[in-house]
Amino acid sequence: MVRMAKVGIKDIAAETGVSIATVSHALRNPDRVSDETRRRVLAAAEKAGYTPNRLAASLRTARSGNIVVIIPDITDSLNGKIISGIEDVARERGYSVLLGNTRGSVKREREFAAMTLSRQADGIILMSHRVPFAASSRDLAAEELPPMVNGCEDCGIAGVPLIAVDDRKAAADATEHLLSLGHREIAVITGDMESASSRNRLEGFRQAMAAAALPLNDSWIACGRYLPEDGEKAARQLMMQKDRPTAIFCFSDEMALGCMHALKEQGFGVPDDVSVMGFDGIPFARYASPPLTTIAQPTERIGAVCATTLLDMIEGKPPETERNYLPHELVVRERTSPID
Amino acid sequence: MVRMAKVGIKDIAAETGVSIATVSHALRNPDRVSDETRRRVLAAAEKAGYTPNRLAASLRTARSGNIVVIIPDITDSLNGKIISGIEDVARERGYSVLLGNTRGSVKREREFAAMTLSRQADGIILMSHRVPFAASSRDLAAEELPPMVNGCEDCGIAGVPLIAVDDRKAAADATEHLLSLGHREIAVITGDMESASSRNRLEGFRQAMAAAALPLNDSWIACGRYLPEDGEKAARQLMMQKDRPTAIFCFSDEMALGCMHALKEQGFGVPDDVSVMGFDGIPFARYASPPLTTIAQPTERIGAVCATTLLDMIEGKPPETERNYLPHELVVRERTSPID
DNA sequence: TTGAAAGCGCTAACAT
DNA sequence: ATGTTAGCGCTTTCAA
Repeated sequence: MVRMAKVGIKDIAAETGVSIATVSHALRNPDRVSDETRRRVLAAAEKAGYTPNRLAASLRTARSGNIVVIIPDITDSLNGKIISGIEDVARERGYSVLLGNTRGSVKREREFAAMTLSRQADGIILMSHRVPFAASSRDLAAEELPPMVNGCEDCGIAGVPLIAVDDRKAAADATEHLLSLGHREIAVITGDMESASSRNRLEGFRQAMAAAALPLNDSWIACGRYLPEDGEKAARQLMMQKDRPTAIFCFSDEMALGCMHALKEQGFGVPDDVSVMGFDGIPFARYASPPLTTIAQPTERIGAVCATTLLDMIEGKPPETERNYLPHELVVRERTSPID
Repeated sequence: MVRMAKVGIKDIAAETGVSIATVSHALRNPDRVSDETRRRVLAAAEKAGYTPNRLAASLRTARSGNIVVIIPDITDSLNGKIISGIEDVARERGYSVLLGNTRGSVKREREFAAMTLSRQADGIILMSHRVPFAASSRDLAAEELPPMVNGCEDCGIAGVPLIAVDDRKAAADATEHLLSLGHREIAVITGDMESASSRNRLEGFRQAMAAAALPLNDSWIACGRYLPEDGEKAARQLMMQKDRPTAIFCFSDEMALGCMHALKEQGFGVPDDVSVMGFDGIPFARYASPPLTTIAQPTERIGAVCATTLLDMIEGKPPETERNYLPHELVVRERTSPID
């Protein structure tokens, strides 16, 4: 029954002949009223199409029942999946998700984070490497912060748990895979070097190269922001040089797709002339040609764990770890391009 | 300053030596207090790190300042962009966006729609072809409904404006493009035939074929749900038949990518043996090989118009039209595969 | 098992 | 220009 005319708890109380307190109890503490009363209250509520006003309840209990997800770009395939995972867990536990799409703006990050101050949200899932508060860092004792977890990116505040893959290890695995195919001249296209995730991946790459006793060529390190266009641009820049790499490791699948596109456009065979490797494991990676070999992140799981951890914190249960590394997976899709 | 200790309007009033009413006015009706008072109030608020409790304000004004977006799959590239467009407008106008990811579940559609009943949201952007209320359709006089707009999909209630492309026309344009390349044997992979959008596209296809005096082959109409996997499956099914089409028109880019993938896997040249055409204009379409020709929807714009229309309705301004068709665009990406 | 009553923090008449 | 006051609709002691 769709009824916009507002029927409140008072109406149900009047209808049933009990007090509003009893109605309230019948609805959320069923054991505190007699079976008979509960039955009648529920029947009356049903009949009248009564839906409790959640704003009133929230004001009273000081719990909004909302969490806000602060994320740079909901359009990104990876982020979409993560939010999806968050949403599932949140809904299941009776919370709603407020969307904080920042498009990378610090101002918006802060505006969305401020929703906890205005009591619109009980906690924050932060997928950014920046602290979304204007406070100087020493004001940020963990106890002053609202419940908050970091997803994928680390803003570096003690007490804010991080849920992510082990970027360093994952990038090392990717690099080792390329090495195992015989590649020695490997370029990388990084993400935003402000973020720890990107720095860790680069670190993993460096370690793997060093372990193979291979020199690093600084001109083979290009920088992007995870977008396909960045991959295109970086690819052109890399292949324009005198010395060309035989493989390019992109720190996101989106960049890898852009990279492959640019390479092919310039006449390079992929993977015959250059091998391309991605990172993330977005669904489209499978549909590229050739299908993209990549490091798959457990995206929905990351979202789900973020939500679970945050809701636990909100409900008073502190996280078990501050670093929760979820397993990544090397997905080899082309059986090709060992160098011979 | 991040301060979880709750400082309320009373504290600011006490600090400033005025009444709470004056504080309230200083904050939102600046003209109703003297410059001097306003200055002092703002200074005190700033200093104390005061953020008004929005739940309290919402309860009092009966306005949550939230809208809920009911959408089957936030992971879909098209939907992501649309939400992004919604979010931009909403934020700019001071509203927040609640995410209603339904994964196609009717139950969840209804749960999210019920947020207007519990006053968590002031209105609904519905991207589904189903009415998200349990009421029988004749109970659904528009005045009983919460402010609601339809995005892309039409749930068929009078008074609920639709913001979308003209699916019939768009599909006709796509078909005519294939016809202009010389194709006569054209298959389609549709979306969910429960939805008007998919039915309209099929209708547009039929009309264009009829206008070219070409017969329709029912076995060349495959059904999907807009996902890549559906495109793969349908492609196999289509090409397994004795008579094969020379072109396949997919009602979503995601299906088109899956379709191309399956075709290539089975040894068909794309576009040499079969041309594939998409619908939506998702970014990845550009990076497919060959780049996918498609009908681009103005996705962010659709989202923005949805939000604008809904917020206008919430604020008492009725929509100008019940059918707001935004222009689509034929994006030709391969200069190829005219049949000769 | 039920009810009376006191707010949650704010807004908006209405008075001054 | 500012203050007084009455709620918004609910939850939750505390008493009966």
